[in-house]
Formats: sequence, C-alpha cells, structure tokens
Amino acid sequence: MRADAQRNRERLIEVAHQVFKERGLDAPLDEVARRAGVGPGTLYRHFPTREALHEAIFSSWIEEVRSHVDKAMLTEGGSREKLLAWFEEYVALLTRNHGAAAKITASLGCQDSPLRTKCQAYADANERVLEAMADDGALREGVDNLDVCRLLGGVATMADQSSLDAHAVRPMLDVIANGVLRS
Amino acid sequence: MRADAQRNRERLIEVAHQVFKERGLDAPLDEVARRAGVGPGTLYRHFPTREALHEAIFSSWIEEVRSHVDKAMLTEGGSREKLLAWFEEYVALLTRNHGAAAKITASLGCQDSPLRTKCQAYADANERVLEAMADDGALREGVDNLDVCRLLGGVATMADQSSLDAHAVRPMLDVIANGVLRS
DNA sequence: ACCTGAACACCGTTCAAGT
DNA sequence: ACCTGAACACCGTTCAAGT
Repeated sequence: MRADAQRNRERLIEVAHQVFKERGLDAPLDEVARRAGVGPGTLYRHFPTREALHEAIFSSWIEEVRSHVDKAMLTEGGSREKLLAWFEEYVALLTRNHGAAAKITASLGCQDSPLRTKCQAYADANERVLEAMADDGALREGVDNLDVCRLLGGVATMADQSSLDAHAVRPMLDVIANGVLRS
Repeated sequence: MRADAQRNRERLIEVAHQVFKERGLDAPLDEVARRAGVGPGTLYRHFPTREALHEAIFSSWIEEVRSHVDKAMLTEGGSREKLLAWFEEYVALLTRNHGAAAKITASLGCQDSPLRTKCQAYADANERVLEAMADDGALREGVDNLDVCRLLGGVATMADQSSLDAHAVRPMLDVIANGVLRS
C-alpha cells in the first residue's frame, strides 16, 4: 500500500471514531471525509460500506470484552454478584457508541455480517461466564447463551435510545439475573 | 373540514398503513403521497411529522392491547402461564410493523412523544397483569412495571431486527418470567 | 495506484401559484 | 381552505479526470 493511502486510511478511522462517538453510527459519511481532508471517493475506496467502517472502529472490541469479563469475574461475592458485574460492564461497553447495541446484537444471528467477529467475542465471553455459573451449580437448566446475549442486547438497545444511565439499567439486569440463576 | 380534505386524510392513513407494513416505519413518505395520489405538500399538511403519521396508523392500538390482555388473562393454568401468554401476545403485537417495537418502547420514558398514548396503553395493560400476579402472591418484590415494559420492548426490538419467530422468542420470555415471578 | 470533486440519485421539506 | 408540484437541501454513491 502506498504511503499516502496508508495515512489516509488511518486518518479516516481516527476521524470516524470521533464522529461516530459524537453523532452516532448513522452520522453522515460526508463529515468523516471532510474532517479527514479527503474526497468522498477516497472514503469509499477504503471502506466500501458503512458497516466496513464500523468494523474498523470496533477493532479493539475483542480485547476490551476480554478485559471486562476478566475484571467482572474477579468481583467479590457469589455467582450472582459476578454475573451482575459482567452484565453491567457489558451494557456499558455496548452503549458507548450510539446505535452500536442494536447493530452488534443484530449480527449475532447472521453469519455474513462484517461485525461477526465482534459479536462472537461477546457471545464467547458471555458463555464463559455462564459456564462458570453452571460449574457452581448456580445456573438454571435450559438457559441458552444466545438468548441471554439477545436479552442483554435488548436492554442495551433500550438504554441507548432512551439515554438510560447505569442506575436505571440495573433493575432490568436484576430481573435477567433472577431468570437465569437458581433462586 | 372540506370534503376533499377529509377524503385525502383517510386515504393517506389507509395507504400509509399498507406502505409501512410492506417497507417498515422508515419507508419513504414520497411513496405514501404518490400511491395516495396527492402531492407531497398535502401529506405534510395533514401530518407535519413522520411521527404524526405513525400515531394515526396505530390508532387502533389501545383497543388491540386491551383485547389481547383480556385474552391472555383467560389462559388456562396458573400465574406463570397467564404471564407468558401475555408476553407472547405483546411481542407479537409489537413486531407487527418493522421498527415499531423500538419507537413505541422509546416513547415510554418521554412525556411529549406523539406515541405517548400508545405506549401508555401498553404500560397500563402490563401493570394490570403484574398486579394480578401480585394478588396471587406470585410476583417477586421490587419488580417495576416500567422495567418489565422495557425488557419486553428490548426482546421485541431484537426479534424485529433479527426476524425471530415466536418459537425463538419464547425462551427469552421464559427468562423474564422466571426473573419476575417467585420461583 | 490512488485521489479529487463534479455529478447523479434519492428523499425530506417548503412555498408560491393555483383552484 | 386546500391542493399541486417545482424547488431546495442533504446525503449517499459513482466515475471520469487528474497526479
């Protein structure tokens, strides 16, 4: 790759990160190109679709999810406290960008989404936590990982579009925790 | 109101119902006007915002919610069966139009949304069901109506955008039911 | 090989001109 | 009082012309 192309690509990702954080994942791509000082054609050359750009934005996703799940598993207390700590971390992570919760959770089902690796990282992390719960004998039978991921994705999506803070989200996570754990 | 205005208004609602069912609540308004045989200005005169048109589309909402909650409360079995019957009815109702689940649930919080009466009807219906559960001593303490509404709205939104059928939705509703009822 | 920016398409919204 | 449709704005997307 030519040196100027390399620079443009990096600059686009950097600017897009900023713009998407400010105005949400549906922000005008014009603005990304303009602020990066390139023509719209250059943006499209590097990222043919909006999703391709989203994918680049979330590149640190996998490591972030891993570190958050590790942190949550070290929470003081029993299964319930660990599970809720993870749920809270996750919703916080997913609501960091406007529109991300819905898009990432939607790609849980379909194999061909560019966000596939991102949501898979989340699903894997959640499975780790659920398995730890199961090892403690704390998990109800018949609880499916994908269903829990979608429930949390739903909560995060609602929090995203109603601008709910952690305090408002917590009771919903309590209900899910109650539904997932033996009483 | 002049006779032709009356006719245009009715025709717009009828056509919009059709178009929104086919292409989702974000369908081009152009098409609504075109198919109704009126100029775009006429559409804007009757419905100044897209939300105003949505509001007209969901005019039968309140009665529908009422009839569904009545139906669900007549389900054979205990509290759990009734609750799940209601949850299923509601998600089905909310996913009837693409994009409706997210929009209606988002307006749960804000007082000034045109969809206010619609989501209020749902929240009231859900409260009726939860109170019936509480009267049977089946409800956990500290379960809040708004939280349950948002949880169900989240499930419906996920089902909407991942095209999940009732069969795929059911296990998520089971988790919520477990979380809401005493074990 | 890559970039630019004009050009086109699509759709939301307004408003002067009509009836 | 209401309708029409041209007109403008905004944004996504493409592509011929440049370097």
